[in-house]
Amino acid sequence: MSDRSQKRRDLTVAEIKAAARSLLVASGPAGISLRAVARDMGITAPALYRYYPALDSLILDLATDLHVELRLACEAVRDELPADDHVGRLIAMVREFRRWVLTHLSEAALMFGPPLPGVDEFHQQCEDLTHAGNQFGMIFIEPMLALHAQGRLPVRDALASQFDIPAEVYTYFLARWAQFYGLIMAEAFGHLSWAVDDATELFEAELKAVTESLLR
Amino acid sequence: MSDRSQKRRDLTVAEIKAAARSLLVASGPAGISLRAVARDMGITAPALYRYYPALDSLILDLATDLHVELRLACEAVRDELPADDHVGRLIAMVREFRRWVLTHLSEAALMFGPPLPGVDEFHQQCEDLTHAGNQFGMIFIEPMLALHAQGRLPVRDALASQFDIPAEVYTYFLARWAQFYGLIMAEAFGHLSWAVDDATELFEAELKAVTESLLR
DNA sequence: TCCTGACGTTAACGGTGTTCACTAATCTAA
DNA sequence: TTAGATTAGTGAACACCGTTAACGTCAGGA
Repeated sequence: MSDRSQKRRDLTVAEIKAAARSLLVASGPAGISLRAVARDMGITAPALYRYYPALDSLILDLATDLHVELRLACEAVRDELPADDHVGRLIAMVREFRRWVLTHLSEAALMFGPPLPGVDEFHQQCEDLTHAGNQFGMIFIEPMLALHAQGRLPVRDALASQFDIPAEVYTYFLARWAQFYGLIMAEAFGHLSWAVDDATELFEAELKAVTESLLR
Repeated sequence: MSDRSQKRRDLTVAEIKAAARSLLVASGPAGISLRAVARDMGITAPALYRYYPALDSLILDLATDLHVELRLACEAVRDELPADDHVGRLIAMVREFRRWVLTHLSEAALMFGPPLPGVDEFHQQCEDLTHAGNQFGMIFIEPMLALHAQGRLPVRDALASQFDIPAEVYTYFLARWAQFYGLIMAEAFGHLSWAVDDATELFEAELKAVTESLLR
């Protein structure tokens, strides 16, 4: 395959993903259909099989892109703060995480909702996505590592770490991750609306409590 | 309509929901289809419109039933403990919440995942479900009210309460709700598997930390 | 007894993912 | 330059899906 046709191919793939993205935004994860993508591109549906073996693959690819996009958004706000303000950078990234999710509800549903067809199938397919998810998680672990080095991380019982990360940091990260993942997704999926109109206060209170629990 | 035919009608509705439930378990939320339900019942799909105006209504009804089932499961383990052991009852219910979700992944995806078609549509439809969700939340609020009466609830800044509940209890409940909703759903949806093989340790550590933070 | 209403049917419309056979164009190599 | 191989795309078809409409059929109540 020549470079020229490879470029052209990459361009088509990008166009497919763009069309799928706009369908996702307009109609939610279930609104993504090969026929609609093809229609928007002025093409027939079977042609898309030259680029993706199935609809699932396209959705998976899209999810990977979205993870990268979210990570870049968080890194952007992080980099506006001094490199040694680890707490401030963490807070900014968590706030941006929430802001991005709340302004990209459809995308968040795809990324953080339950796996679509069968639970097992998704796990087998998403090794690439795991990598993108890994990178996203890592931007939160980094400041925690720095805080740990300064002895400022309040650690409880440490779990066995699966990565090349001190067990205390790993444990602390998992607890915070689950806490804010849950808070943000509950709000985004509407599972908090029965209890509270605007979850901002709750979110900020949690953030404040975590911040204050950091030793200085 | 006579009582006899009403009974017959209720029986058919129950059969429809049972078929839908088994499809949900077998193939996930997306596996629920009117045609498959009808096929399993030895009937044609349009006949189902005598009982539900659309597929969404059936799914909504199913979700309501599931909320009730989950609440009853939690209440069952709660009632095995002394009525004055509020902390113990809370722990037992949270553990049962997690156990039920992990053993009913498809049901949990339907109940706690992102709303299926459009976010707004779901909110308008789910007033009954809100009620069932309300009842579910209430079983956790009750022990907290009891603990609060004993002055054992560690309260921070209190949010404005939307219910006939002391603001401190309301605030504490929301924080714990989001924390464990998030932890359990992250695990159930596989969004923790990149970081940890078995989240039991993490879950129990969080539970222990919360328990120990309760004043006595 | 009639007849009304509930229950179920078949047929159809438009939508979906996916496969297959085929054409047209483009790129590669002798 | 020309012949062959690869690629992109098409159209028809299959098997699903939700939903609507028109049509039977049968039990219950006046």
